[in-house]
Amino acid sequence: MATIKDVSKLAGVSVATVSRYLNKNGYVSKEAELAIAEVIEKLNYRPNTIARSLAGKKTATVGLMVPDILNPFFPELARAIEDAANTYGYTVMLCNTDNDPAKEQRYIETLLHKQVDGIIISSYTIQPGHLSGLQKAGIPVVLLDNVFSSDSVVSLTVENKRGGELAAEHLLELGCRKIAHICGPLSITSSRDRTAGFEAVSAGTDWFTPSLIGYSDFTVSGGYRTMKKLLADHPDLDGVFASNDLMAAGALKALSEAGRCVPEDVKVIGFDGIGLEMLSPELSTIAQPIYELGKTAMDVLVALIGKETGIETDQVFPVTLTAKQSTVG
Amino acid sequence: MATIKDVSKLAGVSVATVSRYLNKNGYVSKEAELAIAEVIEKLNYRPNTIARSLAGKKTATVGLMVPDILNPFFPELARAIEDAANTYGYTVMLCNTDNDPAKEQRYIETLLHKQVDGIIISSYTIQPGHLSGLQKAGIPVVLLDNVFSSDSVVSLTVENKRGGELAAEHLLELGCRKIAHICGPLSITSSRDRTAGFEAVSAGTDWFTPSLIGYSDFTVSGGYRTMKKLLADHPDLDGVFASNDLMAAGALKALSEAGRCVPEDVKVIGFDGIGLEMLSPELSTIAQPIYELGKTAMDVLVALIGKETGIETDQVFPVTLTAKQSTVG
DNA sequence: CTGAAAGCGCTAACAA
DNA sequence: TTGTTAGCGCTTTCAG
Repeated sequence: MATIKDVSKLAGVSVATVSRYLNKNGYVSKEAELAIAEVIEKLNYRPNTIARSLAGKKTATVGLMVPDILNPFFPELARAIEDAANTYGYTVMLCNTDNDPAKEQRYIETLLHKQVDGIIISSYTIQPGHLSGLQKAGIPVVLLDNVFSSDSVVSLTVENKRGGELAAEHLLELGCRKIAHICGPLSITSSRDRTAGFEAVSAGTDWFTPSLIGYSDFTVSGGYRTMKKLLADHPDLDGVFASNDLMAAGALKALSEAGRCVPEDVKVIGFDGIGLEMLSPELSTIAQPIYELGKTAMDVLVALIGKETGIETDQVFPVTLTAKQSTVG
Repeated sequence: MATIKDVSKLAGVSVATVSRYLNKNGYVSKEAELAIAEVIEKLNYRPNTIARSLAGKKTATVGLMVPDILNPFFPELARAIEDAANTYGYTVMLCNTDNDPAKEQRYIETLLHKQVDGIIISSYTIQPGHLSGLQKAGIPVVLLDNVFSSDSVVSLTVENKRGGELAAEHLLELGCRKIAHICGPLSITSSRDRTAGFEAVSAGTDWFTPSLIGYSDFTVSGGYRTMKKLLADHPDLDGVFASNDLMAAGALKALSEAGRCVPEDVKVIGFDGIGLEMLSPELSTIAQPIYELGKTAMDVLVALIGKETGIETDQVFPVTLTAKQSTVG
């Protein structure tokens, strides 16, 4: 592989000039420019990114930490982030943390020593203290769905509570008079907020009773089991709001097995807006702008890396009701 | 951040000794060892991977190129690969190629200059010639689901044809007497093989006719549309084999909308074995050992990087019939 | 068993 | 506008 030295020699200039040409900073005469361009072409020269990183302290690489890429929410996010990274010339390192704090710490260490320029973290378990190493090293962080901002940490979230309200309102408007709720893990802030939104709307109604809320774990099978239980306790329920789409899908499955028609007998709505087009009936949901979240995360990270200032440290994105067959038939 | 020099100074030895200690090669006296260990601990020193890469030519990073992480097959693969990479101390760079040869080429260039130690490629479109840059640079490649091996390229595939046969046999054994087939893109080898397997079993039967084969594109909506068409042409079909699970899910949806009961009226089987637990009825499938494929890809890659010899360049993995509700109720 | 020193390929003062 | 040169932090001969 050709090096900058080879180029400089053949072009009859110094490596500094080539470097300046490469990085488009400093002065380079037209002639030198032409000569260098020609040699680069001939040698098919490409700068060695590693050497560049060592000298220049930038790797053009970012880390992406997600709980588990198997959860369909995260591929959508990853795709958006990777697309955006690509346009900026960045490469993405994928890390699955399983919400395991130890694993998270290990990955943070690894990314730190691989000198990534920034990190995007989506995690339910991460704590402010866990980021101290990054802070000290001055590595910017964008947090998704988790809020504890500081100067080099910005948080991106969605209107979870409002989403919960929207879901409840939607079902009420459609005539539901006994709505059950499948709630996600209480340890997750956004999950609690969604439930809070639901409660804010339904607590005032005459049909509401706490036993209409079933606790689950954000998985399909969890939603399925919880739906069975709710159905047993409240055979007359006519609406279900699940705090995420996977649990909603599980609920749909349980309802189908119980012989309930959706949406005729029971209307179902989820939360997230992941692509679950294989479901029949198709799932109504409170959609997050997932792609936009991912893209913005990358945009913000790049801005942070470039030491731009005036970046909002807390950005809250709107959610939108997407009515499909599971509520409106 | 502490450097190897800081450590050497405080431990009263040379950087070479520290390096030897770090890499566990060459001799280091017990005393030196102890002293170094202590200082490393005190300084919380971690070697700089970038510098290490520049000097040592190894980055402990591998590239993973997939068509689109949004397709649920690939997160499963990615997860397996990342898990395995993690145990080897490697980090994974994720690249979505969209089966776009130009994008593929660009990523190969990028990974080449980021000095990844190896690359795992899952692609329908890649051609032997596209790998010449990697070959020249001596970067090992593991190909998934695509065969054109050489010394530094190994291919991992599954028994696609056998899978097609298994699917057809399964439906026949269950009493189906008019089986339709939703075929994937003909440009994809593994897709053609699956169809070939189906044809090998069904061509000899009295009910078989070419119009029972519908051509589609490996997506849910594609499977949905093709199923509708097949249903229109052959209202009396009683079995469906789709060449992948996404199309099978689309078929399930079309059948449900057409009022056909699965598996009572029509039995459905897919191919891949991706986790589609949200479906009701649950989907029978010809399962690939996806996790094992991913793990093996990484194992083989590491072996290749370590210049191990005697690695089989073509490994074919078995598929297994997983009978669920969509065929056996 | 250990250390000095020469790089790895590139960037960034600084001097010219 | 250009070239010289000193690193970046680590590995690896090669001579003790």
